[in-house]
Amino acid sequence: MTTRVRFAPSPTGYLHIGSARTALFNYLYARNTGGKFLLRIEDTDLARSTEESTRSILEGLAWLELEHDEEIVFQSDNADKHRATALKLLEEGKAYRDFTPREAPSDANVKDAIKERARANQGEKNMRDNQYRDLAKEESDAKAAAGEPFAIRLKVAEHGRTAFDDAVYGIQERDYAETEDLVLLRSDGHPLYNLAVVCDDIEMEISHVIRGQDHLTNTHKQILIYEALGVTPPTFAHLPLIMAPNKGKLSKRKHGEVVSMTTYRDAGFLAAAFRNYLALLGWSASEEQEIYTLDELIAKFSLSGIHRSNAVFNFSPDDPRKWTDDKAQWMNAEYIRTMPLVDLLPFVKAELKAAKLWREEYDEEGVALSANIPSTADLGPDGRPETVALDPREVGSRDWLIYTIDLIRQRFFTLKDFSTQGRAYFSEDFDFDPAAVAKNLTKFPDLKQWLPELADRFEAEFHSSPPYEGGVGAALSGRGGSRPFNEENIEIVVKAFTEEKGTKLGVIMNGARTMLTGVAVGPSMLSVFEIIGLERTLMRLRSQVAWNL
RNA sequence: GUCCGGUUCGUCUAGGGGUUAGGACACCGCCCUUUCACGGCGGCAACACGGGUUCAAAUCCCGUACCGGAUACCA
Repeated sequence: MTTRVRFAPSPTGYLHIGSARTALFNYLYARNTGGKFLLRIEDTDLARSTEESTRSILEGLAWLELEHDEEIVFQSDNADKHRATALKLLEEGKAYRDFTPREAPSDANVKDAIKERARANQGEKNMRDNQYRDLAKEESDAKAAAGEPFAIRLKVAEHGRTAFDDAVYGIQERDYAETEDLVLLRSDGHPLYNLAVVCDDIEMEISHVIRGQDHLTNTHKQILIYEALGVTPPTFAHLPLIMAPNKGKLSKRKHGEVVSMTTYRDAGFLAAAFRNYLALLGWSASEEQEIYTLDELIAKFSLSGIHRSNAVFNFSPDDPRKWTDDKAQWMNAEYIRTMPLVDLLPFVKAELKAAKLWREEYDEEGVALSANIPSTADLGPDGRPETVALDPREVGSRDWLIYTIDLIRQRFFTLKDFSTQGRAYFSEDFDFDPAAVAKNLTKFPDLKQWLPELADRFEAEFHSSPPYEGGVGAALSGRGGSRPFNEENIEIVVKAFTEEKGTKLGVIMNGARTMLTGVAVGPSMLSVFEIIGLERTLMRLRSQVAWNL
């Protein structure tokens, strides 16, 4: 028998981080067992469901690349079947009409009202004391025929207990006395959640129900429905919940965008990284590995690896650096700097395009951007990916792009960094980080003269022909009299210049870094000079913009 | 209130009768370095509490505390 699982969100908001993890676990289990991963939109409560929300959920799933099998099922489409099922149970005497007038739904604090009511009952309430429970069939039929509104309730037996063996929480038992005669059909004829879920799960031939632990008590109710219907229930696996830092409920109202999947997409997270992070929240393969490819997750996933205790999603709203979970951020950075360049490039391309920093020259006619990357997936002797062996000197070329990305990604955390922190590599229109300017420029007023002078020196050393009189030109390497603007040569020139000025190399280098890139961090400065290229270096060193801020 | 579940470093977790209680993130220090949020090395830091079983308990049992979930004609 093949496994059939489903992810069944109710479309009352975007894809929440907890739901996303539920979807992921269902997906992993389906793929692990060679089964089907189905999607069902639980829009039974039409008043609260929105199309917008359905779209947003689908978007989130698409971003995470959790592709579902078969057609999406909309629960509202099956309302007639649900109704028929309730009527059938009524016919069979397994349910009854409850003519008690419907209570006005308390709008504001439903949750609190319910809790209050439950507390007031002091556990003394007899769940079977409904006056219509044992009403004679004729009388019930007559009242119904007379047009009296009624809800249909399941007739739960007086004595006994429901039991099931949860794949995560083990044997769960509950005395019937704890379960009320649940409503299957509202007095307006509308089917309710528990009925709808059971009917649909049966119809969809679901073999495993993997969902949040908040459904643990619903499961007992649902089992009663399965029993009344004479259908063997599926296997249940309940997941621990994902909590806010204070161990309270994680919600949009309280915590805002951090809980929405699209936030991560928009913040430049890689789906693969976020998936990896999510997989490790409440599940582990009992080993020390942290980074898993999707295939590895699929291969290693098992219900027995799911935890029973809730996990905290850690973040501090008041600290911009920790706006979301540290580990999620680390994982994303780890992916960005170590994943095969071939896989990273399409994402960088999309980011640069969106920021209007993409140049046609980066694309080669009919060749995928990644096509000519040498085996960058191979790890170097230090366990890190090898640096790409391309010629970066033609600034703005395809080779230059790939080389540059590989260099700058080492200090990036999100895809956004390519268009923000790394903006100066791709555009003349970039901002200066005030802190960098203060630390590397204004602190050394001499640089205001020195850096343009350095530009002149570069121009003389690398441009003039014959070589610059009295310069270091003769020491520069190159073939046939050419003096390429490469790391080796740049170092010679900058060192000579520094000695001349009687200052420290760091002062010149850091000043130049800020002038060239607008920021204080980045790869080796010699590489930066090289990938910025001679022309842009001259221009930026001579620019006074940073000094006038 | 009642029912159900949970509790190992700040966080995610490994371990489930004998371990110097392991790893990751975060934090701190040192190294590398012209910078750095890369990298390398190191450090700080945990078995909720009380009983019991046992030669031996973080691990098994009971209780307490705390946390969470559920308790709708919501899903």
